[in-house]
Amino acid sequence: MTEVTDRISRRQVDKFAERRAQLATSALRTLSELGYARTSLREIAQNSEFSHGVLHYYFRDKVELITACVKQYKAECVTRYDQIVVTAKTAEGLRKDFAEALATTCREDASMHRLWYDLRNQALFEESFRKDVLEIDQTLEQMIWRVVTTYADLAGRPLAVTPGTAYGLLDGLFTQALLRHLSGVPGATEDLAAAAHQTLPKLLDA
Amino acid sequence: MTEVTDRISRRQVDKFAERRAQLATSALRTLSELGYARTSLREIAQNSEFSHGVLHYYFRDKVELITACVKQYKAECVTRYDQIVVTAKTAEGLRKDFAEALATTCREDASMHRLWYDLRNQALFEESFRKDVLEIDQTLEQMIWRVVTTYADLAGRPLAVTPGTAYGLLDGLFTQALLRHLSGVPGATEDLAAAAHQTLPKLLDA
DNA sequence: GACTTCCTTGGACAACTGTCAAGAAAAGCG
DNA sequence: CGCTTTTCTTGACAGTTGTCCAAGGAAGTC
Repeated sequence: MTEVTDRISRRQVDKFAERRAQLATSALRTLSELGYARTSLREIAQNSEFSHGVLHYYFRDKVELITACVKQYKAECVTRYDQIVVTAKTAEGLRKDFAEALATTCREDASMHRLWYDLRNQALFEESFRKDVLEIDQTLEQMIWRVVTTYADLAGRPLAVTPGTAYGLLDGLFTQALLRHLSGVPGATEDLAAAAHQTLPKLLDA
Repeated sequence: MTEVTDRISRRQVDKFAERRAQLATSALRTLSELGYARTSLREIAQNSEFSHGVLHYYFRDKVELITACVKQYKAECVTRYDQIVVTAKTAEGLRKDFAEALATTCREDASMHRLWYDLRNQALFEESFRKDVLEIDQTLEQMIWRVVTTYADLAGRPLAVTPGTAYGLLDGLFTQALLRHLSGVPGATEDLAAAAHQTLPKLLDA
């Protein structure tokens, strides 16, 4: 009996979680297009295949929906550059691949990334976002740290910076490139690749 | 006749501009506290000594008000580190003063800076903000560039990065520190000072 | 088949938004 | 003083927002 009900309730939970994810994906699309400030629940629902009422069946309130979106986005980000790390054979190869991957991300995932920065900024004002944002930020920092440590290993030189510093520096380059790219400044992503390529060895000791 | 009317109209213009500035200052206080997404014109008016209707007497619409706020903020920022540049005698002194000034700014002007980042992010979504934001961003880049070039001069070593890269790197450190500081992470501003202190010489050629 | 539980809809709600206009109040001017 | 212009307040407007709920459909169970 318990087995059956367990199986049932688990199936229900799965379906529930599945629809939550589906709605979150839909919301992410709308959010990345309009930004946090201008996105309403009705707008999210309208861009999905459901009515606006259903959002409150799957999410307690707006904050819980947005938080779910952020968490879902996290999963997408976390492994973005791991392939590069794994396949890297030389320091120079890693440096080149990483710099170009950054530029490609900036070019092709600009909308999702401006949303990430938007939500990270909301955390500066609204305490309710802070926990999740800090968690994602730390995951990104670790992702960068994997790249940087691998680069140092391949180069056979010790690292000269902390994980936080390495992440802050590279994230700053990305932020700037994103603003310029979305503003239509020509060569913004190429400049990002060049700057990242130039910065990576500076994170190492002489 | 023309002289008199000119004087009068100029006085009127001055009074007009003065009140605009006064309202913008009030709005900046509210904006820096609530963030762009949650700030309404009524809230701004309530935190000023005027009624909400007066805002539309001095500003055509919300965008014009916010833009005026941003421009006013710019004037405050632009000369922030110039004193340090002017009084610097040695590279080491400049490096130490600048790193500590960054940390102090992060500690004491956190609210204004989160607003700046908030508005800069809005520019990623709303085209109407882009022009002014890019202008301010460039001004900040130049401010950083004055610091960095002075540092290189005093150190007697050539610079290895572009103005954009230098600004991006340092701005990234600041952004990260701001998030941590506002999230209550202990030592966030001290870490910023250390990271900036460590980063400055890396911008120079060996 | 009846019955229960789950899911979804669409409408209602109060609160809030930016905007505007009519008129009061204040200031400037003859 | 009166008169005009500038400045400000107040209330109204149409639209939007997050939230909630009654109703009915869908799906699953016996």
